[in-house]
Amino acid sequence: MSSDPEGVRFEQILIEPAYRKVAVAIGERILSRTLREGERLPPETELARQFGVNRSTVREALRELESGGLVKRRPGSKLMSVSRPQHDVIAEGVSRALVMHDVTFLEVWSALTILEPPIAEAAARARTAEDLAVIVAAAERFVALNADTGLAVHHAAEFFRSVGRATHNQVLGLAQEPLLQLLEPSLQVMIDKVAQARSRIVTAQKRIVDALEARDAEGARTWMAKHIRDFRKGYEIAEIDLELRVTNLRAFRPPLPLVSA
Amino acid sequence: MSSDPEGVRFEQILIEPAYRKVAVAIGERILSRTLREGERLPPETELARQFGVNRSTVREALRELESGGLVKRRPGSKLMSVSRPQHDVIAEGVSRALVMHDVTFLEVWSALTILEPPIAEAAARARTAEDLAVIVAAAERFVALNADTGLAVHHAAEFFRSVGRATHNQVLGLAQEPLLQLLEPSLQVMIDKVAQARSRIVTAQKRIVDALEARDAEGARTWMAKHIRDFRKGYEIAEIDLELRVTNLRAFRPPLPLVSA
DNA sequence: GGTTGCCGGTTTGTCCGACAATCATACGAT
DNA sequence: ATCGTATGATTGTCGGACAAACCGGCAACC
Repeated sequence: MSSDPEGVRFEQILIEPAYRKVAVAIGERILSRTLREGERLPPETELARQFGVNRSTVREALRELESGGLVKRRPGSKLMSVSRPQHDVIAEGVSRALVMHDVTFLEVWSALTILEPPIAEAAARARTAEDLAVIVAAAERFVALNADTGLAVHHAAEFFRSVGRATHNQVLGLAQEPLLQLLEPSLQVMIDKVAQARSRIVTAQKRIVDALEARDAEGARTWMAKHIRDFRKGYEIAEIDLELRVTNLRAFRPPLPLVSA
Repeated sequence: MSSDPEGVRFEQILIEPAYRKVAVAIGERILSRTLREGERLPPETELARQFGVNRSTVREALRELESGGLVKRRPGSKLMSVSRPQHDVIAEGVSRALVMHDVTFLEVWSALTILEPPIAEAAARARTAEDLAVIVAAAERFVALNADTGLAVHHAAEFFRSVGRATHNQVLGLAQEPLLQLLEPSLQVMIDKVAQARSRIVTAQKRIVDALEARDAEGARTWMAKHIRDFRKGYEIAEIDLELRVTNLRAFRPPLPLVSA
């Protein structure tokens, strides 16, 4: 306030609580691969003993690591084990951040415009036969299941995801994931209001699949671009204000239908 | 294992610990804007009373929200307050995830190839005079400070960030941030080994700035593309294996030099 | 007037100890 | 071999405790 702006300067002294120090210490071990994936952490009491802090403190640190996805509890196990953060979990954090920053549909859509066509292009180059099969399956599921709106949007997004995976570039896959998460709720509204939406999506997907199959990078890019542009048209027809804030993110998704291991 | 695959199916019963329920409950309030940005949370004892759980449980929930950036402690305050997640914090989570997934330099570089040119293009269209000034300042800082390698890479990244902000699309800004974080350590090595790297960066930045000033979207895009391609050349000259895993992410960045409030 | 010192009430950070429920494992019964 | 049971380990949650830090105000002081 009234301190002399020309006076002596001190660096801000940063005081970190113990739970954070513990979290950092364990986190560094994980990032540096001293603790390897799947390896099990010692029990909380043991950690508390080693760090010389109370178990409660260790627990707070574990919650922090847990929500960063660096450790998780394997189903049906008590001990925490080191894990690679799942993409959808990380992306959910990004989505929440974007929601809190009042991101609009227009921003999401425009980011998709930028991101998806090159992804399709890269996928056309890098896809394996297996990737293609997955993509085709996703497209077919959309055709088969688009009666139920909820499932329809899920599989429309799944189509994008499968294309993203086909690039074999994890950075791209992870970058697109929050966009898809934010797209879904609005897509649901749109697809319900616009009669021809489903069929347009089906054709676009078909064209993209054809291009990917032929390894036609240029074609994949342009058709993906069309596909995305179509979404915008759909929004306009459905009279969804593109300047509206994205919202309605389901805070915690119900676990996906999963074949028991 | 030995269960009949054709047998009766039950959905996985999900059992959530109390600390997670509390975190979700508070998180929903924040996401839905019932609790507004900057608003202060009740003290832990009060939260414990309201939720009917122990204070320790509340604390674990708070750690979870805290590491998601949804709440934070305002400097020099004890009570937690609702906050919009800072981009760099979120991006750090993404970076960690990518490191854990063994992302290679090639993947990072190739994602930059895809992302940055359209960002420059969008920036040329959307930039304000103010944005331009910030970008110019960033470029100038790189010229002035590139003797110190650490500062040089920081300001090279800062240049990208300022261009990203000029798009006025937060999604893009947040998408590029993890890439920049992962780029920095490797860039540091490269810039030290390649004599002409600094000057090439300077010229590329200058061209990009010129294009942005002239609102030349096409020029901004192509020069940004060149800029990124240059990085790859630099990597090759420095004999950095592009298939190498990205690593060496500084786990927790030292707080940026900050003018005391 | 502005700075400093002090005081009481609040709130967090950390600790300790405790207990029920669940999981892992081994062992014994069918 | 499958099942049931006993035993020990570990987590989730609880209650209570205390020092340190923060807040606001008020008195003292230069």
